[in-house]
Order: sequence, then C-alpha cells, then structure tokens
Amino acid sequence: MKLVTYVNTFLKNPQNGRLKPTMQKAPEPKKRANLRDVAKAAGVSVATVSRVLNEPTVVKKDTLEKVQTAIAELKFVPSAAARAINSGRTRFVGALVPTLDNAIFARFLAALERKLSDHQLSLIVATTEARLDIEAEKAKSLIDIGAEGLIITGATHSPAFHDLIERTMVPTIITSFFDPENPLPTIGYDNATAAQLALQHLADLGHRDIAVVHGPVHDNDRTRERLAGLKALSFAGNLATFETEISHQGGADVAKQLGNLRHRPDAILCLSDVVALGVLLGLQAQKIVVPDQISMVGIDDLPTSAVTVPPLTSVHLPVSRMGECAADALAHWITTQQEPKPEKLGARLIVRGSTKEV
Amino acid sequence: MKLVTYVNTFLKNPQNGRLKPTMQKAPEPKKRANLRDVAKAAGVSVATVSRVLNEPTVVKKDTLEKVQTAIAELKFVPSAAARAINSGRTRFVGALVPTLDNAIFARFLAALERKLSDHQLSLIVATTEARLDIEAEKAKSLIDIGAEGLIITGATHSPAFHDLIERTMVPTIITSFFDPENPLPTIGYDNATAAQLALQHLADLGHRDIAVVHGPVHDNDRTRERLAGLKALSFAGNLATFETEISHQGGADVAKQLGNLRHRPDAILCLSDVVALGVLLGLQAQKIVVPDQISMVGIDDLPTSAVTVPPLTSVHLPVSRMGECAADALAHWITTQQEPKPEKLGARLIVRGSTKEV
DNA sequence: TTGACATATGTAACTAGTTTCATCAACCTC
DNA sequence: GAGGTTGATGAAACTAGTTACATATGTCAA
Repeated sequence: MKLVTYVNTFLKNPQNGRLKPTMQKAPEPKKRANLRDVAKAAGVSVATVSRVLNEPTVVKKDTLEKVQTAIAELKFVPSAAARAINSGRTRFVGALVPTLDNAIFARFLAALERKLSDHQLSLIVATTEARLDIEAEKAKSLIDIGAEGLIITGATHSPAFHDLIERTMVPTIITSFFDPENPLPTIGYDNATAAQLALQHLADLGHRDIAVVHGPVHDNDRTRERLAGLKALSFAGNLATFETEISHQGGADVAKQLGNLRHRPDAILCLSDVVALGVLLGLQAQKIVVPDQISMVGIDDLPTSAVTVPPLTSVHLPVSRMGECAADALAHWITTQQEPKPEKLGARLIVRGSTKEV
Repeated sequence: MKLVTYVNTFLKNPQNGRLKPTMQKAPEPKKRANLRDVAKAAGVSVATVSRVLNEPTVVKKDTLEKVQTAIAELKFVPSAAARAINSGRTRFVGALVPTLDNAIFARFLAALERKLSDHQLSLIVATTEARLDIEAEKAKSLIDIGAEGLIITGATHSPAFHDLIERTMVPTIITSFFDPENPLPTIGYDNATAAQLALQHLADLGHRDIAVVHGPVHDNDRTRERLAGLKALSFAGNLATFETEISHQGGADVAKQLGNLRHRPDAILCLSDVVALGVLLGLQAQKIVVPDQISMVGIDDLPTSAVTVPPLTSVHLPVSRMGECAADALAHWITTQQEPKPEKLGARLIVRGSTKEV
C-alpha cells in the first residue's frame, strides 16, 4: 500500500523541488501500480485481482499464480484508502491517555501497540493532558479520520465525549478502571481495592497516622476511586491527604511539606509510584530515613520501584496485561460487533523494603 | 468524518448484536450522510458542496450558507478515506522510536504530537525495540497504510529500510542525531559534543579515573557517537566503559559492579540519565556517597534529574524542542515537497550537586 | 445590441478499490 | 442429449469524494 499519498502529491506537483532543472526529461516518477494495472498485466479482470487479494480460494490455481506474479512484478500494494472507502475498515484505532510522561502509560501503550499489531491494527496515540475538553476534541478528530475503535482512560468524560460515542457508536473501551455497571466496557483493576491493599498493609504494620499523597482529583476518577476506597476501609487512625502534581518533582514537594510538619505522620501512602519515588527522594534530601522514621507504600509497581533505596513496597497493577486485554477486546469488538465483557485484573501487594512495623 | 468505518460495517451486519430481537423494526441505523445527501438537501450539485468544503471563496454567499446549513443539519463529516483516495493525503505520519519506556522518548513524542496537530497531522507511534529489522518492518506497514511522512531515531538503519525510503520517497526525518552530510535531513543535537561537555566538566574538576556507563551500542549510533566523542577528546586520564540495559535496573546493576571494584573510579559518566539514576540508586544502596566519594554526570537532563539526591549534573538535551522542530520540518516537507535543512540543536551542561572537585 | 469576459454552478469523469450479477464452460444426472 | 448444478471469470455498478470541463448568468465596453 505504500506511497499512495506521496506519489499522488508528487504527480500533482511536477515542479517538485527534488527534480533538478536540467535538460534531461524528468526521471519518470514511476507511478504506483493499481488494481487495473495488475489486471492488465495478468490478462484478467479487476474483479479477479480483487479476488486474489481477498478470497484466493475461489480463484483457479493457474490464474492465481498469473496474478500473483503480476502483483510481485509491479510491486503492487493495495491502497489502504481505497479499501477503507468501501470496506469501511481503516485498520487503526486511537488511544487517549492523559500523558506519555508517566511510565505507567508508556508501559500500557507499549503492550497495547504490540498486541494490536497482532490483530493487524495500528495505534494512533493522542494525549489529553488530563483534560476532558481536550479528550473530547481529540476523540472527535480520531473518529473523523476513521478510527475504528477507541481506548480511553477512566470513566469520567465530558458530555461532548459521551455524546460523540453514542452518536457514532465507535467501539470504545475504558481502561485503568473496573466497573461492570459502566455502559462502556471496562478493562482494569479495582482502584478502590488497590488502595485498600496498600492501606491495610500499613495498618497491619501498626501505622495509625498516615499521609496520603495523590495526584489531582479533578477529572481523575481513578484517583477519586482510590481515595474513596481508603475512606471505605474502617481504619482506626488518621489519614491526611496531600494533592500534588504527578511527577517526581510533585512528590518531592510534598516530602518537603511533610518534613516541615510539627507532627509528622508515621507512614506515607502514595496513590502512584511516580509520586512515591518523588516523595522518597524528597525525604532523603531531608535525611528522613525510610522505613526507619517513616514507612512508604506506593501503587503501580513500576520497574524502578524495585531499584530505589529502600526498594518501594507497592501495589502491583498489571498494566501490560491490561494493554493486551484491551487490544484483544477491542479487536474482537471491531470484527464481531459484539461488545466485550468487562474484565477485572487483579492487583497485589509487593512488599519490599520501604515499610516496617512500628 | 466520524464513523465511516463503523457504520458501514454495521450496515453490512444487520444482525448486529446490539439490536435486541424485538418485534419493532430496527432502529433505522441512521446512515452517515455523504456528499450527495448534502447536495440533495441543499438543492445544489455535489461539486458545489465539495467547493464549500475546499474553496469556499468561489461559492456565492447565499449558496454557501444553504450548503453549510445542510452540512450542519445532516452532521456531515467528509470521509477521510474518500478524500485520501484522490487527494493522496492521509494526514498522518509515523514515528518510530526504540521504546516508550524511557522518559526521553515520551517527552519527545509528546512535543511531536502536540506540534503535528497544529499542522492537522495525526501521529502513529510504533516502537522498534531498538531492532533494525523491526524498524524496517514497521516502517513498511506505516507507509503501506498511507503515512505521509516518517520520524525516525538515529542514522543507522537496515538496508531494507533505506531501500524502502528510497523507493517510496516518503519524507523521512532523522532525530536525536545531527549530521549535515546525511542523505536524510537530521534534526538533533551533536551527540559527540554532548558527551564531551560531560567529560570536560569531570576533567575540569580534576577527575582522571572515569567509568563511562552506557546502553547497548549495537544498532545505536547515538551511543556510539557519544563514545566516539569521548575518545576524540584528549583526556589525560582513564576511561573504563560499562555497557548495560537502558533502565534504572540496568544502571543499578552497573553500580553494584563498580562498588565491587578493588580500584574504584573517582567519577561516573552516564550517557543517559535513566541509567544515571539507576547508578545513583545502586551506589546509594551500597552507601557510596555521591559526590563525596564519587562524582556523577548524566546526559539528557530529565526533569527527575533535578530531584534526585544529590541532584544530578547533566547535559541538557532539548528533546521537546526537537519534537517541535521535527514536526514543523516534516509538515513543511509534506506540503511543499521541499526537503528541509538539517537542524542542530544545542546541548548544554547543567551543573548540580552530583559532581565535586577532587 | 452585441461581443467579451468573469462569476457561479452543474455534469460527468476520475481516484482505487469491492461487490453484485451475468455469463460461460464443464460436469453430472436422467 | 437435454437439463441442472457447480466453478471460474468478467462487466459494470458501487463506495465518497475531487476536479476538468461545460454551461448559464451577469456585467461591462464598444
């Protein structure tokens, strides 16, 4: 299919900058072969060539070979656009993530892309900067350019977005979030449980005065769910929440705040590992020793969390598997028109060195 | 343009799973409007509608309004596929990066995507796992599906890849690498200079026994250039190189090796910040104090590097700007057919707390 | 009043595929 | 040997746009 685009544009601009204005005739920009060319070369009709491409079994063996030879000789690749126009299949889907600047999404997308390509689907990535208006806008342009499906993050979206999905009925899967009741299928972990796992661990170790550090709750239902999970757990102690930017810097900033507190909590629960790493660094800068002076738990379990000093106790979220499941589910939805079942992926606590009994 | 795909597929599967098998007639899957529908509704010809879309100035004012009303009423969005088929423009480009799992590429892609969308271009991201064969394969499928341009990393590629680009003449820009002589335009920093900046800094501080930690050199010309830059600098001391995986874990592994050395170097130069952070953590795990016992420099200057303990001295590489420049250059190349000039972006040393005079 | 020209719009051909329907030959059955 | 069935292929219509060319008005100068 290569070069639909470029060759055509080229042909329409004969004064192309690449051609030197010499006397010799233009180097004959060998036009890309199309179905008709192949048909002519093979001495068959276009319908037959199309059949060779799409249902080769119905074509007689020697005809098949003739056509295939012609295809090879002319280096024919069917135009994706022309195919899309009547099959309605563009073979790409879009993924909307808040940011690429967080290893958790990068890992998710890597798995998603890998698995989608098994289904012959390309992935267009769009970042929303965690803003619902940008999300709706980018979703619209993805659908406008022909995305066959969408992968989105979380269940909270703008009315414009919901309207768009409802009108267009584009298969859309929600990730990083599990809720069997959601009108759109969700594939993710239970954020409330994940947070509870972390809190329970701290509680079991005897911590009673806990700082909860999290990213912006505005427009982020994953964070809200995690916070709600914490509140739902009957915990016999104090929880103080700190909201900050999801970045190492954001975590470090909170660490500084915590260090200055007259009454310092005895444990910190970070709702994301990126923030946790930042907090850890921030504490270290103040010579506050983890876990001796303060325990720390994170959520996400990034590979880096195993390398920190001390290694971070964290709740593992299976983002790579989530990417694979989402890819399979979306591909299946697109091909069969059957909406997939929601899938709940387990989260589990990985105890490492950043937590200690009081 | 929304829903080309899905509606068509839907129409071809009237037994769609979403429709309940009730008695009432199917909810009339309101077919997406096309040019002809709009023309009929507005009482004009398809050519006029097309003109309204593409060169509205040549259309009489009240005709224009009539058509625009019809477009709005029918919620008409032109099919991208149909447009692509005769304009040859698919309005998307592909980016091939080794991995998403390194903040440096994530940041680059974020900037690239942001700027491309200003040019009305979408971005398809493909990861190559730093393998040239995968790169060539994915490049081919990107071009096959109609990518109008490609953004790639580094100047070393497989023969299949070069052949592909030459045959198809798809505009392709090399990033993370600067070489005005390269047949394909490069937009990036001078890797040799960047590495030299780091080494010179260590040399100026009096370090003479330096460990150089870097990622795989196989198939990675950026790393090779950096190493070559180091060798080219007449440095009156010892350089020992350590190759490892580009990850925090990889860095930590090397740190352990270094810690076990009977004669420990007095400084570490990491050719990437991700590795540097890993090394820093690895040293810390062994209670080796930076910079008192050993100095450290990195290259990349990730935001995290400012937060580590101690904050990492690093050579800043302007990846966001690189993304923007690449987007502009590629968009310009696609629209004007004029190959852009190579662009060299400056790198500069940011001195922080991880380096100290001997 | 007529010719010249510009402006606005429509007709139909074109892009590159897929798909329906018709045709024709070959084989089998009665 | 006529009739029915199957298999392979082709002609032409179809997808949804763009665009070259033709045509119909309108304005102005001669």
